[in-house]
Amino acid sequence: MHKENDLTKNQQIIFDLIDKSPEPLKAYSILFNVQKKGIKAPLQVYRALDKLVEMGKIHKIESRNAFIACQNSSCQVSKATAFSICEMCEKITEISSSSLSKYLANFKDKDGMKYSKYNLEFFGLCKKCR
Amino acid sequence: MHKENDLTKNQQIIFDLIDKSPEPLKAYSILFNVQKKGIKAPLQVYRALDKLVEMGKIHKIESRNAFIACQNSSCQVSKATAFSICEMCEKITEISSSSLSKYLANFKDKDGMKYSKYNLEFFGLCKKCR
DNA sequence: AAGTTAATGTTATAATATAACACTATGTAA
DNA sequence: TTACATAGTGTTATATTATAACATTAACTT
Ligand SMILES: [Zn+2]
Ligand SMILES: [Zn+2]
Ligand SMILES: [Zn+2]
Ligand SMILES: [Zn+2]
Repeated sequence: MHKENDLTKNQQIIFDLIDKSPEPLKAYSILFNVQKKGIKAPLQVYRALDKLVEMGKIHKIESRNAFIACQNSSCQVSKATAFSICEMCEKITEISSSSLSKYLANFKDKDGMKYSKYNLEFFGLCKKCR
Repeated sequence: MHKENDLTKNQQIIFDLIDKSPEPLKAYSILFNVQKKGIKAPLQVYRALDKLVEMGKIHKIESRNAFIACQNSSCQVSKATAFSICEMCEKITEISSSSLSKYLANFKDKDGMKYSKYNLEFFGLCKKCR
């Protein structure tokens, strides 16, 4: 029987690394960190990252080309993500606000179109850096 | 006297190209297109792009590494941008909705923090592709 | 067991972006 | 007008991010 959320070996290694990291990780920094576990080539990393993103276990911070573990279980279905990014210290936090997600999921553009998939990145200074 | 919004030669060439384009342009496609005008190296393109983004004349579509002319004059101050992206045909439109921009500018995260700078990318199917 | 699909390993290469340094143009102020 | 400061340019080299192509192996389905 197929378990929907079982990770393969490479996926698990890479997910564990990202999940433990206090900050988003870049693909080649992931590669460097997992070479001792036998993952030698960029493609092995990118393939695992693609799947993990697809599953919603991690998200890509597009403006930083970096990957962060999902901090909020609902993204596994929605692919609707929001982050705050500190422009001083680069601290990145996933925002989990039901009012925000409701507002965005119900937002209609001028053609009346709604979008269930989106990515929002807020920029500013975090608590410490203010 | 310094005119705040005068573009330099390279900036003007590159802005004109992007502004005329019906679709977002990537840096190396820009480079290819302006080589006949004497812009020969990636850095010349990236430097102009950086300035144009800073001025708000163009925006970067982060999930596509592509650049689009601002379709809405207010961004020149705010750096608060929103786009809809068709996942079928890649048509990209800048969203100009005062209710959306008000909502996002007033959004407070769980620390009570507000953000005047953000980038939002909606994904779905455009009118034609539905 | 045979067929199918998903994941892996590997080499090579494409696409995106920046570092460093010398030089030029433009604006400001003695 | 000369000196100074600042912003933009040209150029070469290189760093960083991501994918193509192909052979192989593992896992699931019938
Ligand atoms: Zn999430
Ligand atoms: Zn900070
Ligand atoms: Zn704009
Ligand atoms: Zn479309």
